[in-house]
Amino acid sequence: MGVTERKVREKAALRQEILAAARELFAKHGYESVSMRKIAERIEYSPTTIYLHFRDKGELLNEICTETFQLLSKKLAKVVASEGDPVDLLRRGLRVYVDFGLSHPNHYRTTFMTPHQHPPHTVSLDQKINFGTGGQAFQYLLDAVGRVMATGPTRQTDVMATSQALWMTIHGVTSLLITKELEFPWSDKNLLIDIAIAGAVKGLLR
Amino acid sequence: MGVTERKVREKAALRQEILAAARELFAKHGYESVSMRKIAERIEYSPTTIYLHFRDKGELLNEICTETFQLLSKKLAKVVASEGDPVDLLRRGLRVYVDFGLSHPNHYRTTFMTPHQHPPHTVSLDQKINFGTGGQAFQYLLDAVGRVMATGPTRQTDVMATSQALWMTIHGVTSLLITKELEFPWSDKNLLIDIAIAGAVKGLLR
DNA sequence: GACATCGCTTAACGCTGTAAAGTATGATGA
DNA sequence: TCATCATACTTTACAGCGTTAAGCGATGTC
Repeated sequence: MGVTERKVREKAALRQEILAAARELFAKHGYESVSMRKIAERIEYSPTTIYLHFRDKGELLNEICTETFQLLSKKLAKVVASEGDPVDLLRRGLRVYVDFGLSHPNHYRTTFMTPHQHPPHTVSLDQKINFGTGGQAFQYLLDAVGRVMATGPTRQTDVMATSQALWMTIHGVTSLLITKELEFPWSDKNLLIDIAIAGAVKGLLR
Repeated sequence: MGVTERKVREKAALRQEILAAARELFAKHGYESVSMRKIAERIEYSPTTIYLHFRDKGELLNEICTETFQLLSKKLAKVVASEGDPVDLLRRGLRVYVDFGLSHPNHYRTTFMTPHQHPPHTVSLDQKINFGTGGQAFQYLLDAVGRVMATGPTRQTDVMATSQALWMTIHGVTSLLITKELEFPWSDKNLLIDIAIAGAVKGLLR
């Protein structure tokens, strides 16, 4: 009886179709500018059909953000796997993070710049242990900082706090460039990113 | 004929009443959760009356943000006027900025964390010369960094770029603590702020 | 052939920001 | 003093939003 299997497949296919439409629209126009009705129109279904596959608009977003940040994790994994001294590796990882955010501004904004009051509908262990959506990426940061501290003397010895502070720093770079890209007369972006990263890493060392 | 003057006064009074209501509601519930109807209800006027005093919801917000950041400027002015070596002054100024953001999260969010596509309805000279709403505050940063560079050798000599990078850093601290206050298992906040600021300033010096 | 289930749609609710039209009040010019 | 006009405000309305409830046709089961 392959019928039920076919149906399962078709249902999954529509789910993917919805995700694809939402992904594209969110990325292009930003989360708030995209309505459920517009997503529905794009896939040529009625708006309510989406609710048969996703609890609400937020869940749709969450799914996409998770996807996107698995992509970030992959990029960071590459850096971690590559050669170089720990400090240099850390710097390169931070740079990858910033570049990633700048090339996925809408995803970045929705994941890290808007308060998800009840994010994946379970606030849960998973959230707190894995540090939410960007959790895997943060793990890489923890590792990188740990390795730097193991190599030579640093000003701080608290790996967790230092990693968090570093995250804050690069988040600032990323988010401010995203929101104020056009409104503020920035110096050369690459220079700014370099100064911020170099400064933060330098500040970490003794 | 004091009549027209009385009318002008009354009109200005209502304008202030609207601003007061909006200020309070925005600060308490956040910009997006506050509707024009709710503001109107609070002041016991019809919603459309607000439009006789402000072009739209965004202008209302803008007015309030400007106010708020004049308050920040005052606080920074105090720091600048106080005694201490330039590096310490810079650190203290940055700290004031972060604390200010954390104690006005909704204002901070709307000014620096949401894209104002057409902010005060004139994109204008003023915007570009004064760096927008937080412009005066940024001037203090420029001055502080300039003074540090004048005192001793620094890694960078570009005052503008360095100041911008510093701004990004403390913006990261502020904004991430605002959006992810509850969602992420932060280390001690004060420690984090200190690490980030100390690191950034240290990284600035040679 | 009756019944249930599934996948989807239509219609609706209560909310939003905002524009157009209407109304009352009070000053002004003849 | 009376008509006119401006001002300040309200009522009504529109188009859009996220979301829910009810309905409907096709398919699978007994």
